[in-house]
Amino acid sequence: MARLLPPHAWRSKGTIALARSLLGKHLVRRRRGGGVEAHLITEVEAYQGEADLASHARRGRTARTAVMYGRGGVWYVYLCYGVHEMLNLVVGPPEHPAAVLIRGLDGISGPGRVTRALGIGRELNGKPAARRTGLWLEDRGVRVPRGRVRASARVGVAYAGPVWAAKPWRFRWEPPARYRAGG
DNA sequence: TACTCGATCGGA
DNA sequence: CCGATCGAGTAA
Repeated sequence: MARLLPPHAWRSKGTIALARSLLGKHLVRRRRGGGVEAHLITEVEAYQGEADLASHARRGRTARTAVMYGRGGVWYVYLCYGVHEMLNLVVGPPEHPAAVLIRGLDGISGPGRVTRALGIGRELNGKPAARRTGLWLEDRGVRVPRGRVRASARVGVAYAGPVWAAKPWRFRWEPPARYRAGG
């Protein structure tokens, strides 16, 4: 039983809760040719507000960050280090720039590897998480107990200064064998 | 227009 | 540890 999670499911307030709730959901990709594959989300990071000095929104609204100021439920994809595409889900109400970086899937560790493995690029930037865009989210009934989620500091954000770099907004979850591919 | 610096990764 | 590789953001 797979329940589609439409864009409006990501428009409530509470960036951290929304980020945590992405763990255990499935990121579903339709490939050219029509094949569909679903990947269990195992690691995310939350970025919230202009005050968060680790967030791209720290410099306010710009051409790149405009998508973060829109409604939740759309993809924010950008190029990092001139090499890797990073996939984020914009969350929250309009005018509140918040996003959740998809850092890891079952069997795929690292945000650059996630996009490479699924064939995701900036053409998806600003597009909604919906079937018609070829990249969407589903709840397939996987339960993630709070106690099984490890929170730690976000990766690669030393530039944000000690206070913001230390925020425990990276969330990891090790899926039990029964939920894993082939398990 | 001229810089600087990345929400990373793979190979020395 | 280091280089790749390029666009956003800033200063001028």
